[in-house]
Amino acid sequence: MDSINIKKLAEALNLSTSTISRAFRDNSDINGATKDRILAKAKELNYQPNHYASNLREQKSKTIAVIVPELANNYFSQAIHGIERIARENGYHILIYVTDDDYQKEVSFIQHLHNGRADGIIMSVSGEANDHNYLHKFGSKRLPLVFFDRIYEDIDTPRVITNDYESSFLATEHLIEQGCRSIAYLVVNKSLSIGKTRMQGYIDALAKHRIPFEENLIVDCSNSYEENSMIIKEALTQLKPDGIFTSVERLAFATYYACYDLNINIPGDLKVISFSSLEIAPLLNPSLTTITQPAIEIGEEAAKLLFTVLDNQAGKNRLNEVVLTSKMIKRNSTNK
Amino acid sequence: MDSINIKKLAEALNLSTSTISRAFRDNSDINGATKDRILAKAKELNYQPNHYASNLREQKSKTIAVIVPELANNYFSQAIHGIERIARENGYHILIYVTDDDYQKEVSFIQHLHNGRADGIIMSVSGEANDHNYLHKFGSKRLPLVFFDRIYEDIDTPRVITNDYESSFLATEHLIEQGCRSIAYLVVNKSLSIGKTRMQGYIDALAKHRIPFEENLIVDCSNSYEENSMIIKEALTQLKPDGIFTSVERLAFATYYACYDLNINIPGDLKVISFSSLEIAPLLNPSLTTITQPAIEIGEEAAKLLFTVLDNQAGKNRLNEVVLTSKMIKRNSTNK
DNA sequence: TTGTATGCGTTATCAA
DNA sequence: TTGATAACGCATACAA
Repeated sequence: MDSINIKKLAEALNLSTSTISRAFRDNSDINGATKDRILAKAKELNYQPNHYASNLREQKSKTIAVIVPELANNYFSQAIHGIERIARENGYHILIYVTDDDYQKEVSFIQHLHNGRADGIIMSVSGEANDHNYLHKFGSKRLPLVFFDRIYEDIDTPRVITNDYESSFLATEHLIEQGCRSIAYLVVNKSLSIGKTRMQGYIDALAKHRIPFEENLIVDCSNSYEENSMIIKEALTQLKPDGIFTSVERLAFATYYACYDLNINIPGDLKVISFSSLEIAPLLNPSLTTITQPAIEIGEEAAKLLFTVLDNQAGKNRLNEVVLTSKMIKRNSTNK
Repeated sequence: MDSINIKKLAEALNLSTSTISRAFRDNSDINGATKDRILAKAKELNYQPNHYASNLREQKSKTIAVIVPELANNYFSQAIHGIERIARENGYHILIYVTDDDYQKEVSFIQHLHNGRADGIIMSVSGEANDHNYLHKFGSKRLPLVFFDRIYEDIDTPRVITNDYESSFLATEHLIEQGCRSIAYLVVNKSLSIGKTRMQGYIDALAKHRIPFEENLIVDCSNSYEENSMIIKEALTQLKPDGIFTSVERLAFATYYACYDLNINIPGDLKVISFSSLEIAPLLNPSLTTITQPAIEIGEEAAKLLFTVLDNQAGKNRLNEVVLTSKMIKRNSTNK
């Protein structure tokens, strides 16, 4: 236990605790010399104001919680990196929670966070989009919340998203231009808003080019690697698509593995494009054409958005939605 | 701010705050019926004990801090995932700090953490291994600390490492067996313990096979992508090695990019092996031979180690070092 | 500019 | 089994 506290420091300096306290707050009136003396002694004795006592007193924690579905994913790692940077610049710390796409964990995390541990939450929601009324039940006491990327549409809270519809449209169109006529769309959870938006871009691009939409080309995948491998292999052999558009990175990987196994040549037999923030997409075999979201920037914007809410509890005129632009980078996996 | 507190709950139930408190602690004597009544009402009113008040009172935070050099790295993402899992199982939360391999940030994080914010620290040290006596100055008040992977050898604290010496030896030997005679070793920071250990395995493997060690085949890289690209290209053109062993994942990527640019064929002209936890190493062009560390397990073990220290402040008989085994997975980048 | 006194929300001690 | 009370370390209103 850190046994040095404000009282001991006060005794050591023959000052009152209030004066010591003032030396550590920026706003208070205090003699410059005394302040220097205090800070010097504090450094010598290795004193720092106890975080929990301050928080209890001030009713805020200078901490924000970040909830993500997974960590071993370039997109979320980068986003967290962006959040961390902005948070640190603002003197905030970040708590990390991983739901593993488990809805129950998400609910549990959010509930526990309402005990003062965090001042705000930045979240990308779990893949299992069931009933999320649990967010409503906090009412006005709900912690400031910012969604990024994967959101619940019916929850009114600031959000950072990307132009998914346009991106999907362009991605699908790109496949069509490269000669694909039977394009499968791989998705993890159709009902999740992000899945729906992305799917709509796909559907509309097909329509524009007068390619009939076929329900069974929408391939619903899971969170299990083994299951996906099976599902994709079956789709490849049964449906024999000539193009695949995957809504998340790991489905592209699974597709690659499946093609290796089935001896399907990419891009000769099958062209592949995917949403992905993988920095080494150019190193894949073949290099992967991607829709790349500005992951770090998304994290940064989400953090900034949260801070504007925190700074302005009145909640007036707040910006409610930031839309960033993804970039399509054409590589060999969609070569003619 | 959450306006429901223990006092209000007590009033609502016509009980004292102590009784309420007891309902939330496992050990205390309390009538089963009252406890149920309290918990029910608490749920109804959405009451949770305030975390900061509890912490202040109990002098612990149920929080551990994790300090890593980078996040956008499969190894650290996976390790954090492991830590998070164990922490959560133990009712702990984790704070994340990223040093970006900046020594100053590392020092600053550690210092600030000694204000009660965390009960313990799990850290993989920054690449800039300068003076780290700063860890000594806390003396007996130093927070429980566990190193993983990248450690300071002169700091006496529990650690989780992998059998780096053996792995490097085997990796080098593998290159030799595949016909390499001029093997470059790419390292980020020679002086860092992990760099030295890994380098020694390389050196000894060369010696065993009577291949003269050449100082200039040790290529010291930096943390900047651009710099590394230059350094590696120069090494490839000047030294013309027929094998490259990289001590960290991103140097392997940089090598791939350099070879693409310079039209060097892997594995024809140059064989490449790397420490890496990249799950999609099989998808690279060519698939990358790796020494794969059990990243998630390392994180889990580090967390467990920290908890044994936390549970046993006496510090007796504590296990001080856990050594896990990496696995070499041969792929096409080292094919004959 | 500095000091005194109080309370933030909780839990442990002690008494009932 | 329950209640009253003090204390955790700090920051603020108010007094000096």
